[in-house]
Amino acid sequence: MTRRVDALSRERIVGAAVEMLDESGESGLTVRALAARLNTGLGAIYWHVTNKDDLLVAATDAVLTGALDTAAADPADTVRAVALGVFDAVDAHPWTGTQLPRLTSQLTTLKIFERLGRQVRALGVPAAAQFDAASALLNYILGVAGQNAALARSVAPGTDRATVLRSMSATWAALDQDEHSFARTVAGRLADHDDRAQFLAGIDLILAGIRALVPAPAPSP
Amino acid sequence: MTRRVDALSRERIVGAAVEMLDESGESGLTVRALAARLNTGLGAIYWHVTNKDDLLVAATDAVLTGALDTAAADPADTVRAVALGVFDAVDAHPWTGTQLPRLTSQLTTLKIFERLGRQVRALGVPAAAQFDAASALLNYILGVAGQNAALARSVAPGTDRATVLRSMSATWAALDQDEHSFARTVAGRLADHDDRAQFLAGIDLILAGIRALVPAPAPSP
DNA sequence: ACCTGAACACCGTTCAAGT
DNA sequence: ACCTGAACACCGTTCAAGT
Repeated sequence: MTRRVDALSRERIVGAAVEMLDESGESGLTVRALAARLNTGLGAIYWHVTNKDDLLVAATDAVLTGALDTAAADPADTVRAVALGVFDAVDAHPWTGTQLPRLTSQLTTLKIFERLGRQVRALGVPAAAQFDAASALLNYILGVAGQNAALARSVAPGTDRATVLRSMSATWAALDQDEHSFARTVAGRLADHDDRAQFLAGIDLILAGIRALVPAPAPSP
Repeated sequence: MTRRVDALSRERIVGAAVEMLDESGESGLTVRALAARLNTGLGAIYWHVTNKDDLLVAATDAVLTGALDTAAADPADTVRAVALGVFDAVDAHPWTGTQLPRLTSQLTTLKIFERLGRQVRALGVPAAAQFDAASALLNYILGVAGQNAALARSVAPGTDRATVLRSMSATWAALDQDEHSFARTVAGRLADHDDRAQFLAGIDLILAGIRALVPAPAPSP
């Protein structure tokens, strides 16, 4: 029997696309380069995939869907777990930070929104406020994702974040004192702050605001 | 004297770019089309502008910087005013929602961050927590900007949002009940919800969380 | 059914040459 | 100093033709 080691398929194409995106970012993924890596022609790709956008959506979904099946006992902790799942996935695959907000990736985003919304409901937020609360969490998470993607794209793939932050911190520290008094004050903290912890701090800020929406339980007798 | 009505300049180029972006989105702006609109050659553009990215950054900054000089008496209200300024600017020029998170637009983002940070400081947040609080506000604002940009890009420029929301609402309502119970519940609200109000609700959620960070003042005697 | 690769209709950017 | 426009090195996508 012949081993079709290299049988082409949608999965193999998407997998190779993810690898190329990880290695060289969004600009590194061209259909031609993808075909070359898979040892085929251009048309072969287009047989399995509608177009480049379809490919990007599939790649984003592949990376993020796996990141979502975390859970915790507490609804608040589950929110944190889901948020961190997205954060870590975007951290490992920075190009997803740009893809996620795109409407074509809406199905992936909807999965995140659904998980967040259920926790908001479980926290006891009144029905009328659930939509706003879940949206706030989602938008914050997507915002951080976008910023991290930008940060990662600004440096050669593989550069450690400490280097980037150090240089950014130096820039901020040199800013005009009058016009940028806050940025200058914060510059010192920027160099050695923990992105992940700061991300969680933001989640906790929103969760605190959400908790304030929950009506107080009847006082115990 | 000759009226040099059409003297080329960086400002005129950036202005024309903003118009083209407004009319036909990011994909509608090509250097060739821009040259044609300004009745010049390709090279003329590149004499005044480093490259296309430079142009996009300048266009984004032009649109957003004006949106930031709002103020209010209360720090919390100023946060709301700045946030709404960004929201409305992105609403009027959806392509900025995608540009803003890019690192090349960092200077524009820094202006927003600075304004937010000052209010956080004015609110009495302890120094150690100011960075996290200002970042949370910024990331939320950028997240909403990105989502609104995606929404706007999904329809022909000029389509009113109600139409988009109605179709999205219909999609959500048709989702599988088990897998998407939250999205389905919320679908009804989606059709007629006010984006701007929801955006502000998110800001208020974060502000509520931030207020909880402020140490209580000494009790009045 | 699946794949090939030439061809099409674009891009951003450069640069010798003009005024 | 400022502008022209041909040329370069790419793109994504299509499609007749092959197996």
